[in-house]
Amino acid sequence: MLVVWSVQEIREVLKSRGVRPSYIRIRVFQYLLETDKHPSAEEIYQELLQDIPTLSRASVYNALAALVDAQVVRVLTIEKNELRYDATLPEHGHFQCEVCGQVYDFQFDLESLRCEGLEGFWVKSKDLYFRGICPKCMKGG
Amino acid sequence: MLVVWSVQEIREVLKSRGVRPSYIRIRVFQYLLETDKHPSAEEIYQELLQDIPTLSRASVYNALAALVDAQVVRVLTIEKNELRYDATLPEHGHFQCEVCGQVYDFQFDLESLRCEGLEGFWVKSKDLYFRGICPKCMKGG
DNA sequence: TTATAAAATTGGATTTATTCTAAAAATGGA
DNA sequence: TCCATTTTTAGAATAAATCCAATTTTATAA
Repeated sequence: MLVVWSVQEIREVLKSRGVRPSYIRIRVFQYLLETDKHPSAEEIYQELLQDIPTLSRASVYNALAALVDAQVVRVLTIEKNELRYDATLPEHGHFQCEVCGQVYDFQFDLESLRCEGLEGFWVKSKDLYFRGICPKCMKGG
Repeated sequence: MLVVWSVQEIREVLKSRGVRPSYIRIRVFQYLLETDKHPSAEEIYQELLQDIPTLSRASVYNALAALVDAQVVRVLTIEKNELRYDATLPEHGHFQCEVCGQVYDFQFDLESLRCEGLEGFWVKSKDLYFRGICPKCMKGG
């Protein structure tokens, strides 16, 4: 499911989007591409810190802001108290388990959704957040 | 569009949901029912403070938690940095304008939405968040 | 390769939404 | 009214995110 990207490919994508491919940005983007965990900034920081001992939280926040700005990473506001990040490109919905907190992807057909009351609105992005209990936690952990 | 509720009706609804109808809870619920602003806790606090000079922020948070628990108020995670609250009952989507920040309701038919990848998941709630620019701001404020 | 200007990173302080805590006040039942 | 329970209060504590000035890195040109 998850596609592995080479550093060179990542550099090219960032450059083509007008983002300078700094080391930190590459590592943050790479980590997001290789995980399906929809991590928070803190989780990304803790993960990369093991490899980059001088890393600071501000750098992670800066890198994420640049990636979101370049529209290669999407911000998820599914959590009450912190933001999560997702580099998966095709549009998809997110389900969060209220027991374990994990966020899962699911597919949906946006075209099939009929809406009323948005006449005259410019809709730039659509997020679908479901919540409930995942199969793992239904079986008791 | 917005239905006006009497204090007595609000008391009955809360009691029927197992929430003791304290003064603060009634006032918070009433305010949410009478506005279409999807306010944050701080906005509710500032609004009610004009009428209840001894009000504290913690009381607003406590009341909101009780109302959400009783499922008469819904939490919106549409904003990056703060939670917003909505007492409108029938299921609907939310659109936030990235210019003025206002949150608008819109109708949609959830039944028509085809999803894949949620087999075995217990879906308890569905939130649809759209973002973009509202007609007012498109015309230049 | 070296010099230079611009951009990115760093660490710590700051801000802000939310939660926690312990005391005071209010509530509902006997 | 009295008592036990719940709610409210004010301020302290927490935690995510931002800001800031100094340092380091990067990209480009000499």
